[in-house]
Amino acid sequence: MTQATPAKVAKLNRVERNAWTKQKIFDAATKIVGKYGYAEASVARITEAAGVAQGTFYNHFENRQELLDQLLPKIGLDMVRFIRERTGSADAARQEIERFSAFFDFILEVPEFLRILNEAEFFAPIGYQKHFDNISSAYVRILRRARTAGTIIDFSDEEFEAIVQVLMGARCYLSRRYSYSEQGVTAVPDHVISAYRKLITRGLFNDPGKGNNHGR
Amino acid sequence: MTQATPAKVAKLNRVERNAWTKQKIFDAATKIVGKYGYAEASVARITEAAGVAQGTFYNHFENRQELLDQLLPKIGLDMVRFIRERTGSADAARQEIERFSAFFDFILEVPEFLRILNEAEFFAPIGYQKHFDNISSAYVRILRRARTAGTIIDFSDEEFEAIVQVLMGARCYLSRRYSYSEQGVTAVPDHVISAYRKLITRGLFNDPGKGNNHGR
Amino acid sequence: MTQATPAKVAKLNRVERNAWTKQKIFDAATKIVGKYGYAEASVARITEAAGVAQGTFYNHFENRQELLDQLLPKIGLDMVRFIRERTGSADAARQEIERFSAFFDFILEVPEFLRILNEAEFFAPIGYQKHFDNISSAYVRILRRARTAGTIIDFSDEEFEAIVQVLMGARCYLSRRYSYSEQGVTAVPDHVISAYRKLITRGLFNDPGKGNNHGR
Amino acid sequence: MTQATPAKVAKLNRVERNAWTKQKIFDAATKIVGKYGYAEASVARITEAAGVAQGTFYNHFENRQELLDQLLPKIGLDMVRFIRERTGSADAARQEIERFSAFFDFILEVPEFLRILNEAEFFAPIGYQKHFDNISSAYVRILRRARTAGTIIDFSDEEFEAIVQVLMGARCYLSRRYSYSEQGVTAVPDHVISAYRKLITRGLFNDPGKGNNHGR
DNA sequence: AATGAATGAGACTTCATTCAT
DNA sequence: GATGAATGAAGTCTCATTCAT
Repeated sequence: MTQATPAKVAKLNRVERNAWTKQKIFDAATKIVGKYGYAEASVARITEAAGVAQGTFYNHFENRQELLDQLLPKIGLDMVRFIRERTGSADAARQEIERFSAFFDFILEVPEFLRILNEAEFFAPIGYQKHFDNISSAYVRILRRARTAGTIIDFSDEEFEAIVQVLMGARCYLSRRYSYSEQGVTAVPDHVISAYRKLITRGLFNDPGKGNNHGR
Repeated sequence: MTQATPAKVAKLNRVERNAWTKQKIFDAATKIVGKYGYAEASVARITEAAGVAQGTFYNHFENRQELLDQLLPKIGLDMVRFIRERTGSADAARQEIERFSAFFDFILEVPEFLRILNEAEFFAPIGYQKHFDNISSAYVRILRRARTAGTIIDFSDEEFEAIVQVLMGARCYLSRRYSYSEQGVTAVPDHVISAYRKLITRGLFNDPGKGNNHGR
Repeated sequence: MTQATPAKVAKLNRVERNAWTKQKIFDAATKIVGKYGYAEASVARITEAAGVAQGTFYNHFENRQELLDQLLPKIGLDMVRFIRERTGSADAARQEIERFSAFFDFILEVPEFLRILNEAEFFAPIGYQKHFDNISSAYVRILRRARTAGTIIDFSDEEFEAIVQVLMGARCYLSRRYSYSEQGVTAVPDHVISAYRKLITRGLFNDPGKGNNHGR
Repeated sequence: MTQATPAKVAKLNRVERNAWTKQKIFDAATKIVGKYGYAEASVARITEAAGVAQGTFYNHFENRQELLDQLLPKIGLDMVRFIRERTGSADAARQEIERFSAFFDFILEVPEFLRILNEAEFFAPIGYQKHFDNISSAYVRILRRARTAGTIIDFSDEEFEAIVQVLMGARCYLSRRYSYSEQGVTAVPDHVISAYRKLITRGLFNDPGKGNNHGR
């Protein structure tokens, strides 16, 4: 996403020019997939948006799929960085809320991300897998650390894995429901955050056979 | 999925014959999308599997998309019925666990469902929306009833809507992760169920500033 | 090569119409390959010449290669029939001359044959193999029969196989040299026939260590 | 095929360097066409094998075709030299057998030759013509000399031309049939040689109306 | 002279949809 | 209503050649 200005381009040497062309294609693809989805991201459309010939595409990528599969992992790293920067050193539960909020902030920042992420499973499965492994392994580590610190108890490693799926599924579905809108991407309402906080700090239901465990 | 026998077919009148042809197409589409996904479900392939000519397709459906968009809502109703039958009258939390388990049982029963559901968002968005609205409104009603009954407290209607997204996202991601396998569909491991139960009954984290609220 | 007249076409039923379309494509391909070679015979060009859409091509042939591979075997059968009709019941040597002459007459009759045959080895290898096997096995049978009849002696079966290659190679090279011309196909000069006759009836060289064995 | 060593290359002056680059391209093309055929010999592939940039190609050859057309004539000269060295001073018939055998020996020595020769007619027609003219004029001279010496009689000049086509066609077809194999090039069986010898020394058929003219 | 990225025409093939029978 | 051949737009990818560096 770092479009050089024409002024800069004139001075580029061959290697830089090459990298710049690849970046142009990459950026064009990001924009198109983000806006219209993978299915609409034909090579013709991407190269036209990038301002290069169709043949040029194949100087930089083996084939269409290769590019598509690079989209999510790359932008996914940006997301991880973004979220990490916004995670403080408070208690584990609050940190998770921060991560959760930061996820939706990132979507606002990079509106293409949503479609690129959501459709990837079916249109860029390799990239999806890569991204997913990145995220979930990091996530499991976080949960384990919390367990060691005593802020999570009574969850096994296997259960953590399942929990991570739940948390990621939650983000996915919530972002679909609340971040999309007719024209672009919108901030997520507060009650989404609060619902999430309540769920992960006390669960949804009263522990049966027991009094109220909330509101204290 | 109600294939009549040839013997029966011979006796059908015009209207029934017509309905039967449409059903054949429908069933073929279900099978193909369930097995190979929407992308592979070309009209040629569907009609071939249904044993009718390509042109016949357009006597029963406006176009390919119309059929695809009908797939999920129809099978979704089957799912709702299936789950309802397996939900007892125990306390609300236990009922939710039963629904959760029944969801995965349904996947085992109707292996096509998984792909039809998961890919629908991108390949059959209208059908997806319809299914989603069906499910989530029913779900919100359930949660409200639980609130009235006192088994859920301190969640607003808006928060319920968000919670429903979380619960559905959880099912989606968990099913992708645990139900798929090389050849067909497998049962979900127990630790997935237990992780889900823990999450919705007590949350993930200790309530900060408070003692341990688990393991009692 | 049996183009129906428009008048006839109007009356065709579906099956005949279908066959006719396939024939149109086939004929167009024959013409194009015969005139410009396999390399120029793109599907676009063939279908344009046939007066059908490109997609129609794939209703009748799996792919481009399949059609190309059918070209030579089909026209090859025409050739065999043509030659057989022109082979009398004289002695074996004269019959071979008749076949040889008839080959060149066939080229005059079906000018496309030459290119279709010559280029097939590289552009339609499967068709080439089929044609080649057809021809050479028939040819070997002829030679064996002549040996049984006593008009050929002292050649083994294996040597026959080699001889067949020589005779076919001779036709190929001679046709290239003498039948082509700027504009179309020409008859082969008499001295080619006579040279061939001399070669196969007495050989090229005097039997060494012996007197003259010719001219008697 | 004369690769200089790196040590030598360092010392080359501009002209020699230039020639060496051209030679590298030439050798690479020979190898590729010999192994995979003209159709696979893209400029990209040739230059990659030669270890030079694509653009470099066009500093040494007008275009792809020009190089392809030079391949056969050059290697053809090697063949002529090779055969000449292996032709003794025995009688004319035996010399022809020697040439015939030497042709197949050359194929063994330079395995690239077979494809370069066989495909040239269609992929390098100019080069093919050049090679062909080289060979056939030399061949006609040989036959004439034999006629002068009395070892060939009763063939006119025009008939010689036709005979040369036959002899070359024989080599071509026989080499295709007997020299190719799955992996590389193989020696030609003895019965091929003997069949050829019989054909050119006594013909194929008994002179009709006469007794047996063989085996004396 | 060498480089190698850029070009763009053109190749094959797929497929939703139409329509005459 | 059923048929299935015909359509043609659109997709991916290849490759000879050019040209600025």
